[in-house]
Amino acid sequence: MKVERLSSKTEDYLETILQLSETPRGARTGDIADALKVQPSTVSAALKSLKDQGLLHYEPYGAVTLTPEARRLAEDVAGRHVALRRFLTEILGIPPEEAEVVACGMEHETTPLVLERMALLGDFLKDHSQLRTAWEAKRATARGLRAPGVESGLDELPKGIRAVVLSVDVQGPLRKRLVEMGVTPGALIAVERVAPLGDPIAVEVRGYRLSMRKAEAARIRVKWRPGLI
Amino acid sequence: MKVERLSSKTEDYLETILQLSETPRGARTGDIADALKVQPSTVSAALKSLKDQGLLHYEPYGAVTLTPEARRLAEDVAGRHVALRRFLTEILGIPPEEAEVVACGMEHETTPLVLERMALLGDFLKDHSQLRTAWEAKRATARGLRAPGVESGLDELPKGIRAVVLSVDVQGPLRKRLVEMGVTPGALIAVERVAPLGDPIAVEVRGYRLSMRKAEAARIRVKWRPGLI
DNA sequence: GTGAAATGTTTTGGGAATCAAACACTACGC
DNA sequence: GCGTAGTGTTTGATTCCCAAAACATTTCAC
Repeated sequence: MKVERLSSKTEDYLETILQLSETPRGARTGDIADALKVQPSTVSAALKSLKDQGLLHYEPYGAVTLTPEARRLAEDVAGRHVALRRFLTEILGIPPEEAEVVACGMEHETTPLVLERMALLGDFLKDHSQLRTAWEAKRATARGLRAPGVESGLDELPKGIRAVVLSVDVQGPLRKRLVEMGVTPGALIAVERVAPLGDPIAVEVRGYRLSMRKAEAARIRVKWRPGLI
Repeated sequence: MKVERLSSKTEDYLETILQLSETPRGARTGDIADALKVQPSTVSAALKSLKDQGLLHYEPYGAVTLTPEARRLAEDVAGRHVALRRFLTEILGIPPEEAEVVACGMEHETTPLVLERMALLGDFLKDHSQLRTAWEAKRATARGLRAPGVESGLDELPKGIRAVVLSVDVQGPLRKRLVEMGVTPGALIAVERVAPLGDPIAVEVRGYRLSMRKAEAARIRVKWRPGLI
């Protein structure tokens, strides 16, 4: 009936219940509480709410069983979880415990396309074993090298991504024009269009649009920001 | 002072405020509300709470500015966001709009190691351009192929991952032994140990442990489940 | 300057998730 | 059978997030 998106907590409950109902003990309140690290009283309230939403059959002090619809949803969540953890451990080489908690958080935020591509990348690396070995070697040797917060020249900024100007290492008449247009450290900037041959590029800054050569753009250092223009 | 982890909502507010304070308009209540898709009244309340936590300077009807500490935190969130979006678009080939919203959700659930490995994988593919081309080709041709919810033979199940038995296509005395030990459709199963040469493997099911040949394990279909044993 | 339009805030109320503590039920040993 | 230990539920309160509507302030056109 209702197609409303489940809250991430609801997804967690369904996933846990599915998991536990496959054990000999079945899904018991206390076990659910342990698994989700909450108090039994919280689980009790949650079960009542889930029952009201038609997601499970349950009477106080009785057994918990998912409805077919809820089971389908729970299988889906579990599938996302497994696919993510697999990617994190097998491709990125994240230790199992860390991968488990990250997958647990991300499983509510991902999309089918992302999961599909992750699986595809896994297959791809599997098909190119010499490559895979090289990747595993690289991953093993590089430790704590880079932190996020990308900085680059303006010429490397992808189209439509916002960035903040860090510095402008340009001289002569162009510098004057840039400053007049507001291209100064701290200004928000984006690349709007790149000519077919990659040069010149159209840039938007403070509501103005201006055009510059790629070589000039390379002298402008920027730091990438979230948000498209 | 306080080292408490920020809630994901708090992180969202800080990130948005940082972003907006780099525009000529500055960070205004209404703009924050638009960006986060909430009502202005909600933003008003949130700003008061953030001010109480010492994360920003703000007087009613006045301008919002982050404290240096909050700015650092916001930069960090923004960096995670950028790194994730970059991975999603450049490596996985996710369209920008979808990558943006997925990154927005995942940025609160990731860890430094995961981000580092994603960046490293980007570098790696950049260094192997023929490979990268092959990957992009594969990604372009495979559309909507696989959904999550991994099924495989028991022999392909990684050590320590739980799975549910789907079917047992084994005949003869081994079948009898498997059924007696509880290896039947629906049972929860896991691989406990793999001998040095990959054969035989030790399996745990319903609290029992048993050993079988890899070839036999291949006839047992399983569906992967979240959770380590 | 002044008043209407735009913008921002407060008040009020509600839903979701949580916990602690008091209370109810079940199951098992004897 | 019966009582107690273990398990599950209810109650009452808190915190967070959100919205609608009433109210306040600022801004800008004239």
